[in-house]
Amino acid sequence: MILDAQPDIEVVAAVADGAEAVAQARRLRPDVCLLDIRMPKLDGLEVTRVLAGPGVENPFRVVIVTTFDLDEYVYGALRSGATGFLLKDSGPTLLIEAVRAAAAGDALVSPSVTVRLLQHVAQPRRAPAPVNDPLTDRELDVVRLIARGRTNQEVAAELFVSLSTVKTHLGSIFAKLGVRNRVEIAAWAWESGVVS
Amino acid sequence: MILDAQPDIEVVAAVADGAEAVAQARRLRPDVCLLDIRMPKLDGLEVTRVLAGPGVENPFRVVIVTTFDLDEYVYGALRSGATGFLLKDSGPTLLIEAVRAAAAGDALVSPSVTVRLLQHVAQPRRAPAPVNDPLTDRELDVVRLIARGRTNQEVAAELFVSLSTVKTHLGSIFAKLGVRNRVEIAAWAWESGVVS
DNA sequence: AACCGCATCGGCCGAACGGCCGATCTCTAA
DNA sequence: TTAGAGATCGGCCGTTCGGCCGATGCGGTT
Repeated sequence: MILDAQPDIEVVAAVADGAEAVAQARRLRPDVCLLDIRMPKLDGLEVTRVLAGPGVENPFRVVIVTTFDLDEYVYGALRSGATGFLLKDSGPTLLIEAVRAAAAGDALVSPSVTVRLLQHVAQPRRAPAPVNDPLTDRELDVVRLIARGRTNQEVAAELFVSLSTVKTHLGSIFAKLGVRNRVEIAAWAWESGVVS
Repeated sequence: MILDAQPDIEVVAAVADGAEAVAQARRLRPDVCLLDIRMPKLDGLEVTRVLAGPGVENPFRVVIVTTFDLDEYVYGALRSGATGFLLKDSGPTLLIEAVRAAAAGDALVSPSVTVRLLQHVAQPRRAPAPVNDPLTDRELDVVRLIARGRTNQEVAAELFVSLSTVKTHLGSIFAKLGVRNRVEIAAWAWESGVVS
């Protein structure tokens, strides 16, 4: 009712379970599919994988609507190919905006879920960081290349410096991070978000 | 005007530059601060770091509003402590919802920005996976330890096998993943989610 | 019984790595 | 002006890595 009241939105079908959702979606080819996580026969995440998962040629735009905001559902849904994740307490405004966003190829996620996503995305500042002794910009350059699997020779070539310089920087990095080999540098880089 | 028309929102100040934004925010202690990226004197990201950056004791809720949706601005803003990121073409509805979400401690990000964030967050499934030749369980054991920075000797000790066995497994892993050194194994492990 | 994938082990060797020493140059701050 | 931090470079040396050969045993499948 909420959606159908919008002039730019038309509800073309409403189904009772996941299997029917897949069937009707393929028949009607709607611009957007609204799915609940909890559905009979086929799970909402399963349906998402079928309709929009990796490897699907003409993926549907899927918005997950659910009352459960557990992290495992969120990540599972987004990994399955969902372009939206709404909690049922989000109110009609966000529901409408989520559908419009999905139709445009964008994604709207519930604010209470987004705030947790951002903690994992943009705030990877963590404990093993060199709090007492931060890395210099140049050392970070070396870290980023090391973390991608470059050898010292390749790092030297890409930074236009000599092999000795790279090894010197590496020594400083080892001391500052308190690690013993380049793979631990890579692990630190991935954990702290220096590379992604 | 848009915000003040809402019954649950009151605009308490409007400033002309970043320095004034910091001063007024500290004086009025608003529930939410709306900041533009482009501001005289103090950059919007600078203001965000001062008001909501890591290490601030009573952080403000900051929503960035801008016309520029470059990735560097988005990540910079969110890393600086912003709890929202809106493009100016988002329409009044999302602006209002973003303020409400920020006041509640949540975060609303423009759908067109969110869709790019999700690609980096929830889609770490990537090409270099061994599609044609999956790793065995034992090889995955080795991969996990290597990715954490263990030397071959340490891997051997933790798996109760000899150094030769570890090196043999490593050879297989190199061939299957198509990589040339252990750091690339670590990078693959972090990207594909084998370790986290 | 024969085959094959997997795990296990050994030896050899060149290349890469990492530690340790010292050195010069530039820029900034005291 | 002096002191310090950062970036740059070189040499030496022991350890680790990674490639390449081979080998054994074990559990499945044909």
